[in-house]
Amino acid sequence: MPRTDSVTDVLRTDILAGRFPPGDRLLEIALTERYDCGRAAIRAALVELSSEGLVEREANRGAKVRRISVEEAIQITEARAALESLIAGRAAGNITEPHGAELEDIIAKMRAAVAEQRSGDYSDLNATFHRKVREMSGHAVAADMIDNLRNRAAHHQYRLALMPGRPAESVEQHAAIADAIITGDQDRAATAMHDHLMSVVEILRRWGDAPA
Amino acid sequence: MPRTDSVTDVLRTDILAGRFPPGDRLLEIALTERYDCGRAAIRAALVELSSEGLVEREANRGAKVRRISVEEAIQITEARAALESLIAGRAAGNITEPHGAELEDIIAKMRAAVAEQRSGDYSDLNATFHRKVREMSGHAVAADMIDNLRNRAAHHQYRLALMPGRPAESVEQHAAIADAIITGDQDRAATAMHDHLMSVVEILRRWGDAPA
DNA sequence: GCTCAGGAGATTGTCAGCATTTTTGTTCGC
DNA sequence: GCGAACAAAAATGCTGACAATCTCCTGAGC
Repeated sequence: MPRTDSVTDVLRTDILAGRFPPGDRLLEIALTERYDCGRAAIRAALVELSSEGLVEREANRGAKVRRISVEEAIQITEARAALESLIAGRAAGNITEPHGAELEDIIAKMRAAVAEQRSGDYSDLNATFHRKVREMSGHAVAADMIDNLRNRAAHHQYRLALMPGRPAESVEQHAAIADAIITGDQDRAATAMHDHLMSVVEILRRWGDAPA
Repeated sequence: MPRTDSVTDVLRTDILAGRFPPGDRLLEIALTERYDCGRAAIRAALVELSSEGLVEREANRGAKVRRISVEEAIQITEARAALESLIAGRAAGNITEPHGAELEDIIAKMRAAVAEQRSGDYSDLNATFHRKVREMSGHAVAADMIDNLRNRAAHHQYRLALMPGRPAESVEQHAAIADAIITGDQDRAATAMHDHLMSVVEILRRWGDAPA
């Protein structure tokens, strides 16, 4: 049984969950004990995660969890804005009745989560919404890249959901995107998605000036 | 001396140069002889190139050079259009006199290459132009992703340059992009870049209907 | 007190070999 | 003649050991 793939997945999950803080050294031997596998599997995982941008590798000096600066998080979100507005337009072009109903359902759950201040649930719904749009777009290439970009900036995104007032603002932006997609209005869907992510950039930029 | 990185680079270059045709099996032992290194280095290279999308790996079944369908090439170019228009706008925002002169120089050389039907040189200048724009943008995240996208669709791009009349059309699109960037007009630069790449998509789409 | 050479320890890079899996080729039965 | 089971070959997955490299600490010299 080739364990190497599953090790990559588990390590990725652990990094994204913050179980390895940014800057932490990832010693191969320590990881072999943690995941009960050989160094070969760990090495393959580190190479893979390195090209995903989650891990930083230096020759003969080992691997560290990559630290994403606010400046880089801004660039990541800008790139996402470009790609997600593309697929939002496609999703609007491919809209069907059942898919539209799913989007509306997610929006309703988001509103409920915001009203009850369940910020963890809101984050999950946020991810679900964007994933659904990606699926609907049928644009596999852009969807993969967006998935990676989301992972890379995951830490900063998490802080966003804790900002007072932000979820309420965000949910209405999502509602606007959903409405445009359901209507089949490609241009408006693309613009709404772009505006949504650029508002995230705006907040990150304020953090950059006065970091929390 | 860690050879593994250089092996990755050489293998990538060989694949991009078409020395391994799409679909070719990449046997680890054969590659160790070709590049005079151990299997560990080859494996690391294959893992890396796999996550770059150049190589396809299946558990226990080895690696193959990934075959990029016309449909996928279209998606790749669409994603590039989204990202390159972003950085073209940034480049326009960062324009300086010496950088502008460099762009004009590249355009002049492109016109010469087209006039003398040196399609190989034209392809190189094309790559140089886009690389220059990426540098000027200062947007490292988008630049990296574009670099990867270009590699993945390299084979199709190459066919484009051999199309009669295409270089002449393409060089004027590049001139329009350069003019907008030099003028510092961010919106026009983004639009011109987007139009340029969408004209590539249009050609690919025609190929998809009636493959060569 | 400071700088720099040297060495010990820790960590990654590489290799050779074995285990496991897939594929191919062959033989047997119908 | 055809299909299924079985065996041999090929290729990848993985492990352990060794080599190369880097880091950090010590101590001598100035």
